[in-house]
Amino acid sequence: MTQQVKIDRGAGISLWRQIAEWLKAEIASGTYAKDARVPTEAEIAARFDVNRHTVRRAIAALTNDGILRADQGRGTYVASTPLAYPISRRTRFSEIVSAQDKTPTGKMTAAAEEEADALIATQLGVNIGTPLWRIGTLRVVDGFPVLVSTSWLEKARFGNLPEIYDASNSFTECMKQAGVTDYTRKSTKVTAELIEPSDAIQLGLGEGQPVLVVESVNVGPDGQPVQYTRSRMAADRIQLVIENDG
Amino acid sequence: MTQQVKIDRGAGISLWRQIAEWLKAEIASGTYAKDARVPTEAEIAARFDVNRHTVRRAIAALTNDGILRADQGRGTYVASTPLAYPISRRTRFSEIVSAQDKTPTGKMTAAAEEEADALIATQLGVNIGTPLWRIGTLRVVDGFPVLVSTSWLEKARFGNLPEIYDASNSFTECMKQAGVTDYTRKSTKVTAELIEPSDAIQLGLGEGQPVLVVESVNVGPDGQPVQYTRSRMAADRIQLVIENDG
DNA sequence: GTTATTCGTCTATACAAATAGACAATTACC
DNA sequence: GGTAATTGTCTATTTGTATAGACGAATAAC
Repeated sequence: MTQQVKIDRGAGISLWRQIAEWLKAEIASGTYAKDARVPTEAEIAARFDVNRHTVRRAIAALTNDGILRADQGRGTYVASTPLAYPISRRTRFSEIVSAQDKTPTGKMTAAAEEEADALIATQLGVNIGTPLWRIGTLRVVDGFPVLVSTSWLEKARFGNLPEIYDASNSFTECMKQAGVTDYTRKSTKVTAELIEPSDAIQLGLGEGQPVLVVESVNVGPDGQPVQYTRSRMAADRIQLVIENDG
Repeated sequence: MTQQVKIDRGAGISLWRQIAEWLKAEIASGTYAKDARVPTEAEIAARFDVNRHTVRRAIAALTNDGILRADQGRGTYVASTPLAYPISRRTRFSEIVSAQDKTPTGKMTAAAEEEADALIATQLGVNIGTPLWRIGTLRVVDGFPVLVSTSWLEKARFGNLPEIYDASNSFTECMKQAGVTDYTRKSTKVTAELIEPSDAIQLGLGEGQPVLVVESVNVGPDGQPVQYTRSRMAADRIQLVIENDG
C-alpha cells in the first residue's frame, strides 16, 4: 500500500529526514522490493513540492545506511529490505531469518551475575535478591545488526549458562541442558524509546534514534517463568508481526 | 527506568524535537506520572549540553500538545500520560480506558458499501467482490483523539450495521444483533507508518508524524473471520501491550 | 552519433534552528 | 521583606536546512 503523505514543516523534523522516512516506509510496506527502482529525485521533489537537493540529501542518508543504492544516469535502487519479525508463542530468531532467505548471525555480548530487583523478580516470579544470570546478545541479519537483547534467568537453574550460550549461541540449547524441554512466550509489551548509547554502538545507529522495545516473559512447560527478556530493535530494519496462536 | 540518552546532531531531527521525544518517553515509561514535576529547563539543558532556549522550544511543543503544563516560578508538570492498550484475544476499548480511570468517547466517522479487494477478501475469507461495510471510527480518551480505525465486515451478515453502530457506538452490539454472540482477535500485525492526511486531521497530529498501524482479524465463535480492522494509533498517546492468552 | 534521462557537483541566497546574554515575572522559602 | 529558584521575554549572532540555478557525468534509447 503506497503511503499517501505530505511532509510536516515546522515540527522539528527536517524535510530531508521526513522524505528518507517515507522512502523507508515504502520499502517496508513492500511498494519497492529489493533491487526495485524507486522514483527519481525529480519525481520525489515534485511529489512533496521540495527542492531536488532536499531529496538528494534524503537519498544520501539512506545510501549511507545501506538501504538505497544510487546509480548515475540510471536511477536509485533498493539495496536492502527489513526483516519481518513474528512474535508468537515460540519465537526462534534463526528460523525467522532463514525463512526470509537472509543470513542470521549473532553473539553473546555480555554475561554477568546479578540479583533480582523488584521488576525482574516480579516478571520471573522469584524473590527480590535471587541470584540471576544477565545475558546480553546481539543479532545480525545479512551483516547488519538488527536487535540487541538482555535476558535474565535464574542462576540456580541455569548454572553454567554463559558457557553453554557462548558455545551454542542458542537459548534453546541452554534451556534443554537445564532440563527445560520447551519454552514459549507468555507476554509481550511493545514500546518505542530513544536508543541508549551502548545499544546505539552495537546496532550501528545514530544517537537519539527511536527503537522498538519489546519486553517478554518466556515460560516453561509447567507455565512457570524461566526467562525475562528486554529487546531493542532497530525499527527500520525490523517489522513486528504478532500472531495470536489459537 | 530513566532513559539515559544523548541527542543526535546532524541526523535531521532538530534538538528540540529530540528533547521533546525524550520527555515523552520518560512520561511513557512511568518516570514522571501525571501531575509529577519534570526536571527544570536548566537541568535538561545541562543534561543534554544544549542552550536553555532549545529546551524551552521542546517544552513549548509538548505544552501545545497537552502533554506538559509549565507554571512560571514553580516548574513544569505532566498534564497527561499515554494509555496502555492491551492487545489480547478480547479487546474492548471502553473497558480498557475506563480501567485506567480515563474517559472513553468516540464516534463513527464514515460508513460505506465496498466490494472486497484481494487483501480484504483474504483476511475475511470471502470472495473478491463480496459486498462489505466499511466503517470508520474515531476513539477519544479524556478529550484527546488516540485512535482511528477502518473496519470491514460482510454486508450480507451485518445488514444494517451503520445504523446499529451509530446508535450504540459498539461493535459488540453490532455483532450481537447479527447473531455473533462473541468475537475474539485472531491475528495482529504491527507496523509503523507516516500518518495519512485524513487521519492526521482526525487525530489532531501534524502531518508526517509516525503512527502505530495495527491490522487485526476478529473471528466469531466458529473461528470464521467476521471483521478485518486497520487501526492507526497516535504513538505518543498509546502504548501497546501484547498478552498471549492461554 | 544524437537526444533524453538521471544522478553528481558547484555556487549562492533565504529561512529555521541553536546558541548566547540579559532582564522581567512569578513562586517558594526563610 | 529578602533571597533563591524557575519560567517568560527580548535582542543578537552563528550554524544548519532548504531553495534556486546551472552545468557536468553517466546511462539508455533511437
